[in-house]
Amino acid sequence: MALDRQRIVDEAVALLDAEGLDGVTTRKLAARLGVQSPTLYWHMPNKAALVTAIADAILDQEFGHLAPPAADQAWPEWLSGLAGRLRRALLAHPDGARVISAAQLSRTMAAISELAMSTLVTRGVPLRRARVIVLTVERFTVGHVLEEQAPRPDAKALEGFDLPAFTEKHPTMVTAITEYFQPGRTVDDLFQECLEVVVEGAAARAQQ
Amino acid sequence: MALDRQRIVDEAVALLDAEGLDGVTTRKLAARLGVQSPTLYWHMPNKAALVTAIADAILDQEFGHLAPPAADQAWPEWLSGLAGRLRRALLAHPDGARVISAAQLSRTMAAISELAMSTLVTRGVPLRRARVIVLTVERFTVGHVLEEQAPRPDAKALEGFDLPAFTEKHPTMVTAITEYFQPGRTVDDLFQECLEVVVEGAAARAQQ
DNA sequence: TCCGTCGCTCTATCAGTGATAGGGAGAATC
DNA sequence: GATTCTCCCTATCACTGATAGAGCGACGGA
Repeated sequence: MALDRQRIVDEAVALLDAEGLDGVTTRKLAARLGVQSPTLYWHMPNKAALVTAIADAILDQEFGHLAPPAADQAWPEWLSGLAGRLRRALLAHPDGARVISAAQLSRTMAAISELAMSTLVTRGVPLRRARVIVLTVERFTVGHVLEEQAPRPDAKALEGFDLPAFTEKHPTMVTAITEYFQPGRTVDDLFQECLEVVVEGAAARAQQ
Repeated sequence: MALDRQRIVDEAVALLDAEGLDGVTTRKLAARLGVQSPTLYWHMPNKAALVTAIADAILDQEFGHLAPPAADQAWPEWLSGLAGRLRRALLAHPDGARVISAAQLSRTMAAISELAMSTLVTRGVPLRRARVIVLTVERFTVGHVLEEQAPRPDAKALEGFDLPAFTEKHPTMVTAITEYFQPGRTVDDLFQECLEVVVEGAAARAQQ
């Protein structure tokens, strides 16, 4: 099969899924494609461009169909759904949030921003406000998923970690965390509650 | 001068300032310290631990003095100030946000979270809500600064970028950006406006 | 039909990276 | 005085992104 940009990106996403972002090296990717690594540089200027392409591929999987809200749907609700889809897109691959934040000029991300801002403007939100709101939601979402996907501290980082002492110094945090994850409650709920905070603020300040 | 952990971290921060996170390599750091690179591994388990130490150092510079709000200060205002200080801490060094998000188990970050959550609880916010609010503010702030510090796309990423076509496909975005940065308005204002969205939502949902 | 160009892949190689093994000098301890 | 412990060294490993430059086959023009 001929090697082209599309095949490279597809295989890069598969490699990302298998080994995470740090596992995506030009050599491993080339091996999967049955090719030597310098060959990739004929199709890609450098690795940063590859990462950006991966980012776009990841977003496209979730946002291939990108549409404004139905006429009867309020924009805060729609925007909340959009953020949820963004999160889902990032969580669908290991290090998805790192990939997005390392990407330079993702076309799909730009398309999402454009749609979101123009939708808000259509619904009567002033342009400046619309931009502030969309940026806030996007950056919160990426920041949140980045934390969700942060690797568990390795053994060496944990040596010298004293849980009882930590609990004593951070009683509120520890209590809050243990309280939060009761049976039936998931990380999705945490995101949703945080997102509601942002969107509520967005709705409240939409007209200023 | 004897080599100890403190000197290593101080020099690592200086190296970060000079060359950014990608410039912080064990060899360059060792050279600055007048030592060979394997020596560092006697003082540090691995590079991840070094990055975490850098993160703590960065935060400590801004949050050495960490205090609850004055009795007459409303918590949303105080929390907003805290987020502003967090942003300032991250912006004070190149790739500050990347450093923080790469850090595993930052002590100072934990201290900030603990203080913020307990402060909200003291002011009558239910524990669960307090955690949601603090996480939201923190993650938004890191996500925001991450974007602020993202490197300008390099020449190779820009080749093939067609500004007129981009403007045509993303009229709202382009208009909003150009409108936003009028004389006298800075990136600080953008952050502040975004932050107000988050904090407004936090205040609104504090009692639920 | 020959020939040159062009598209794509190759080998060889570079400088640099985090990390480990194991040696050795000097100080501290017994 | 012998031994242990601290701390730093040299040598080396496997691996990374990237470039130079050769080669091979297909395709277009003569």
